[in-house]
Amino acid sequence: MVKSHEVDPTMTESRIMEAARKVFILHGFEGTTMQQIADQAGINKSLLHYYFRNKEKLFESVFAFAFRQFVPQIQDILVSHATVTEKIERMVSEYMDLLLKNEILPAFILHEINRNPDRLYAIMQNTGLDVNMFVHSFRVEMEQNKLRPMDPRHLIVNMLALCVFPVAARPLVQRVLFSNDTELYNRFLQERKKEVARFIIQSIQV
Amino acid sequence: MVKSHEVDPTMTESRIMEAARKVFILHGFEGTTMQQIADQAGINKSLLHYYFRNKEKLFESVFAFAFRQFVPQIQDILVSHATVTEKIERMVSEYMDLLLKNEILPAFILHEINRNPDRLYAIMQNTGLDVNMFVHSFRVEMEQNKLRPMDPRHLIVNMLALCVFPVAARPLVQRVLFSNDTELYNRFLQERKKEVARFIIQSIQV
DNA sequence: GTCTATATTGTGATAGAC
DNA sequence: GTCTATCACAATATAGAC
Repeated sequence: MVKSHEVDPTMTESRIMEAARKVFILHGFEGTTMQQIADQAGINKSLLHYYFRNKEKLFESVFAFAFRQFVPQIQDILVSHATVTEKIERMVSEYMDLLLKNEILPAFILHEINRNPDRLYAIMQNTGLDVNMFVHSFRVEMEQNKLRPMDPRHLIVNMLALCVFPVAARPLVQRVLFSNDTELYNRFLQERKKEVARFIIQSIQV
Repeated sequence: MVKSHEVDPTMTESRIMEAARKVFILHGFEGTTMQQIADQAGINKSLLHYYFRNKEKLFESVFAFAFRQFVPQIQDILVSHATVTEKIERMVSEYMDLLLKNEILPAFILHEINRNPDRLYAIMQNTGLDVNMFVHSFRVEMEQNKLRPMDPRHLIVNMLALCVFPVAARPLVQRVLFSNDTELYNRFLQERKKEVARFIIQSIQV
């Protein structure tokens, strides 16, 4: 039933998505042209409009996909029955690995959520991200006098900040503090995992 | 000697700069059109090319100006003869004030240095930013056994991360942790000054 | 120094053949 | 489902009048 000149449509659609993902993440929404994406996917411009109605829709698909990449792995750790200290160690280490494997994503996401914050509304609903889980288990341990009393939201923001910033600001930091030596900065980021975990854990101990 | 229809050229040039600064910082290089800048400045498109040769040159002027805004105030603190602890407290407080007065700048700078890291080369040479000053005074105190032995570069990155990230990622953090309540998040950021200083200082004590 | 008019190219998007 | 051809418009940039 399938003629020889036909190709699995799912194949083409995913190729477009992958191509769009690469180009959008690298250059942002405004910095990307439909032509660039078509070239990257090895197909014609018109096909982009056939599968995704317009540039905006295509971008939304890509952005939602990229955004969700960062959620589930954290979620797994959050719902585990480990202590807060153990959770922090795992989260910092795994999250920094994830960031280093997707170096350009942080700056991309930061830029796009500032360009159009409303986009978050649609996406956040589907992620099912539940920070309350973490906040709750922190409060439990806190009340048992095992942890210093503090607003858990500072803890969360600190963790994100210490992991995300060094990657998002790499061009600047690597240049100012490491003579723009990429290999040197990579080693710094690796040893940083222990450093950040220590820093965070120390901040919640009495 | 000045005819009535003539206007101080310096006046026009600075008006263009101010207009370009607003629009570029808000929408980024690719997201900004020369028409938008001309409208914002209340002049004609052609005048932009008269004063600055092209869009790229105009952007470079704006970016260099915006970037340098964040340097001198830190510099003053770095060269002072205060102890490291005092320097940290002042830096965190004053830097977060600076960031909050220019909320959109961090995401803008992060995006643009990733889009074109080479731009930093030209700018960094003129800033005269000397991190060695801070690193040195930290090493001195460290050797006197007053401070925990650690790589000062972690300290610097931590400080920057904890201050910059909550501002650059406001749309996301405010939405997830503060039900998108701007006033609530502002208070959180204010009380955060003390928190961050405490975190940092605690991390360098033996 | 400032404007109008225009050149030139690039862009997102659609129509229609196959 | 995929392509070619093309539209309609927007973008940067320049020429030239005043």
